[in-house]
Amino acid sequence: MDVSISPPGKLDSKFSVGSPYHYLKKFHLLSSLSDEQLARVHQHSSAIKLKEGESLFMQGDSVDCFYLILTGSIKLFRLSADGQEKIINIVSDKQTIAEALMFMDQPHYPVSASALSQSEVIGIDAKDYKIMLRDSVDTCFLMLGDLSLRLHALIDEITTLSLQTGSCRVASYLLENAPDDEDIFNLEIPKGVIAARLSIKPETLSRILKELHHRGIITTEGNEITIHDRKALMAISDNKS
Amino acid sequence: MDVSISPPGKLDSKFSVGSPYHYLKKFHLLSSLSDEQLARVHQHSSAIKLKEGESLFMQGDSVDCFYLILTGSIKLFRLSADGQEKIINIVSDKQTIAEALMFMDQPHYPVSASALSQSEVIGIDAKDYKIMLRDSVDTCFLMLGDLSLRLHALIDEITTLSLQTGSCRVASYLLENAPDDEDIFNLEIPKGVIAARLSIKPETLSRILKELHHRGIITTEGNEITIHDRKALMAISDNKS
DNA sequence: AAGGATAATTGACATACATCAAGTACCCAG
DNA sequence: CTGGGTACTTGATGTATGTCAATTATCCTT
Repeated sequence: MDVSISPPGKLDSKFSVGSPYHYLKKFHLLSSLSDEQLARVHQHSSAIKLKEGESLFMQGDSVDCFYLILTGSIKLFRLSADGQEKIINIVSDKQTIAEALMFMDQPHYPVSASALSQSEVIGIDAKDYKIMLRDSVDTCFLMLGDLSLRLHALIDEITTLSLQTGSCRVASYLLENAPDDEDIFNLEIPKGVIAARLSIKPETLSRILKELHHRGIITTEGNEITIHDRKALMAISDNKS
Repeated sequence: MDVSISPPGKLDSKFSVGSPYHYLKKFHLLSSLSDEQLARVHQHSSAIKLKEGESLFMQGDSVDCFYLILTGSIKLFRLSADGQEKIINIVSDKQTIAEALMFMDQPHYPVSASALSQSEVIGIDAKDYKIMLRDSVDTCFLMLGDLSLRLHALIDEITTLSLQTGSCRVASYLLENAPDDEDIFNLEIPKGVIAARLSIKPETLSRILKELHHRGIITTEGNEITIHDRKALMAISDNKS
């Protein structure tokens, strides 16, 4: 773990637009806090810059911060005993990490986190934030809503993992990551990482993409994907074939 | 959906011991509520009796209640398009279902729920409870802690599903369900249900158990399991073999 | 621009698990 | 006790995906 931590305030010039701590208001999870509360959050925060590949925290570390992501993207992952990696989620801009953990008894991060690309992150002291939350039921409710959504997403993922094939997941991934109005787009993430996210091996991802290519559904050229038949992709992602 | 719903209070005689609504206090999630609040919860609740196999709610139904389980056990599951079932969780005594959903915008149950055995359940009006929660930050915190734990459990499950084999999961299941001090015990749940819980087919479960038998690690006789070699089971569950 | 590491692809093969089909054990209603 | 349904087991076979190894493409550094 080799991250640069700036004193709070260092990133201000870049992110505060208008009222002080305005940049914090960009985060849904903080949107119900008063200006005083935001100031307090600001005081207990530190700016962190991560280079690509750098680690933010490791699974098992005890929790003293939660994180707001300003720029870049962070992968949350687990490693198995024999070194295999499963990416639980990839989070980026304006999202938060680990904000729920502070409500556990002896919180330890359940996953590891490291930067997929150069990233700017704000770490917020969990203990202080928790105390502050006692005065903002609204924010508690926001967090509960948030967690509920995540729970949903995880349940979806479990269903997908147990009930669907790799091809389904690849098709879904392509559909989710393609712009709505454009059939040609770039995969912003290395294929190996996508594979880990989809719980398949890079070799398998390669073959599935090739197969889709053969069937005339997509074209691949490096990171560039062209979707020729959205309907077919949707059918595959729905397990029809 | 064919459940019997009693007016609130019908189950009281059985469960209230000492102070009124004491039975509600058994639930961790309600433990921080005042007596007045408990009374209010009680007023907005209804007792539900389910026979084995009866449905409590279906995936997609809109949420107006969350549930406390008094007795019995409930399976939470998803069905795929082609009718396959994946059991997300099996919940029983003193646990709660769906309490987080009320914080979502347009809540719909993300799973279906039905009784594995005869069960008594209390349904609590979500809307009213949510209003009440505004006056109990402590309870909000309890819920956040709870949700966090669940998030953890789901992440564990995802890791297990993507990184481990069926045998690992069976071994883990046996270890988790065996009493600490006794090597011989009964599976309380039909093997087919266990299989769905572990995301394998009944045939595969059968074969894995047979294999463990062959290797002298366990003995099976109907629902009765005898563990001969805990160490070996642990090794398998840790993916060592 | 060159070279070396890293990532992606491809092929041959292995394997875990599902599927299909048949048989057996079990449990409950009459 | 008996019959019939359900759950469980077992075998034969198929398939998706992993593994290993070799090749090619891509990116980054100097």
